[in-house]
Amino acid sequence: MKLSVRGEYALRALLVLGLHYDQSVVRIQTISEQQNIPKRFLEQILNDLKSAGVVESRRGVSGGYRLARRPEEITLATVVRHIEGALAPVSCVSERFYEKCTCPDESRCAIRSIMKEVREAIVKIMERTTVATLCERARLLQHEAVSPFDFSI
Amino acid sequence: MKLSVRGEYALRALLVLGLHYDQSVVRIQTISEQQNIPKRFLEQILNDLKSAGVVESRRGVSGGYRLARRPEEITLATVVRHIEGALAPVSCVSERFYEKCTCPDESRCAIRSIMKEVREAIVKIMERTTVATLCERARLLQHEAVSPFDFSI
DNA sequence: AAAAATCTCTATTGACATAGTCGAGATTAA
DNA sequence: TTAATCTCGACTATGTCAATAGAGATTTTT
Repeated sequence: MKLSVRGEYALRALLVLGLHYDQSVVRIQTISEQQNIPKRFLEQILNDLKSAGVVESRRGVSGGYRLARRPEEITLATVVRHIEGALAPVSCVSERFYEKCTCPDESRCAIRSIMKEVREAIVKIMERTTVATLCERARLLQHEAVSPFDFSI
Repeated sequence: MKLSVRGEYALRALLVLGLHYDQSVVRIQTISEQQNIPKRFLEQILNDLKSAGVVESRRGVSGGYRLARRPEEITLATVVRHIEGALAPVSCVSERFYEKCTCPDESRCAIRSIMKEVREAIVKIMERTTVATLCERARLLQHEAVSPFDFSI
C-alpha cells in the first residue's frame, strides 16, 4: 500500500515549486539540495512531470522549472497517477488502470467491494488536495513552529 | 499504492475459510481451485497466516485449514499488516512500521500531514472490516445476483 | 563567437522484492 | 502400511525501483 520514493520526491519538488509560484524559475540543483533528493534522479522526475503538463522549464544559464498551472489546479491525484499509476489498492477497482483480476467472479467479489471503498477514500483525499493545499499547510506548519515565542512573556 | 498479489490471495483464502466457519477444515487444494490461486504459493501464505494466529491447521488425511478465531475478530488490517507491512502510504506516517524519511523537517512536512489523513482513511476501513464482514457481503452479493427472479411474475 | 550553466534524452546498473516452484519430511486417518 | 495432507526451507526467475552516467541541446553572458 505504499507510494514509491519517486512519487514522494515528485510531491516534494512540486511543493517547492508551489512556494515559488509566480516568482522566477527554480533550478533542479536548488530543489535537490533543499529536499535531499539525488539530483540526477530528480531530473528524470521533473522531466516526467513536464510531459504530464504539470511543470514547465526554461533551459540555459538562468533556466529552471516552474509550475505549468496554478497550484490550485494541480491535484495530488493527477500527480501520483501520472508517476505511479493506479491509486486503487487492487487494479480490478481502478477506474483508469483497470485490469481483470483472477478471482472466480469479479462482479460478486466481496473483497473487491471493500477495496472499492478503500479506493474511494484515497481518491477523495488525493483529488481534493492540491499543490496549493500543500503550500498553505507548509506555511501553517512553519508558523506553528514559531508560535510558542508569540505567547511568551 | 497497491496491495501485493500475496495479500490479495490471503484475503481470498480467508473469505473461503470464513464461509466454512465451524464446519470442517478446508483443504489447500480446495481453496486453490475455488480461487484460482497457485497451490504451492497458497501453502506458503496459509502457513504465514498460521504463524500470525489467524488460521489453524490439521495435518493428515482429513486435514486442512480453518480460522483460529471467530470471523468477527479478524480484521483486514491485521491480515494485511502481517502479510505486507505498513498500511500507510509512506512509512514516516506509519504507527507500527515507522521509518524516518529523508525530508528536511519531518515535523513540519506538509506532505506528511496529508499522508496522515490518507493513512487514517485506509486504516479506518481496514480496521472495521473483518472476515465476517466479507462473508456477509459475499452472501449478499450472491443473493443479489439471483434476486431478479424473486421479483419476476 | 566562445564559454558556462542549465535542462534533455536514453541507456545502464545494482539491489531488492515478488510470484512462484520444488523436494523431502512429518502427521494423521483409514 | 499407505495415501493424503500439511510443513519447512531453499531456490529461481522475473521485474521493478532507485540511482547514476554520458553526450547533446538551449540559453545567457561576456
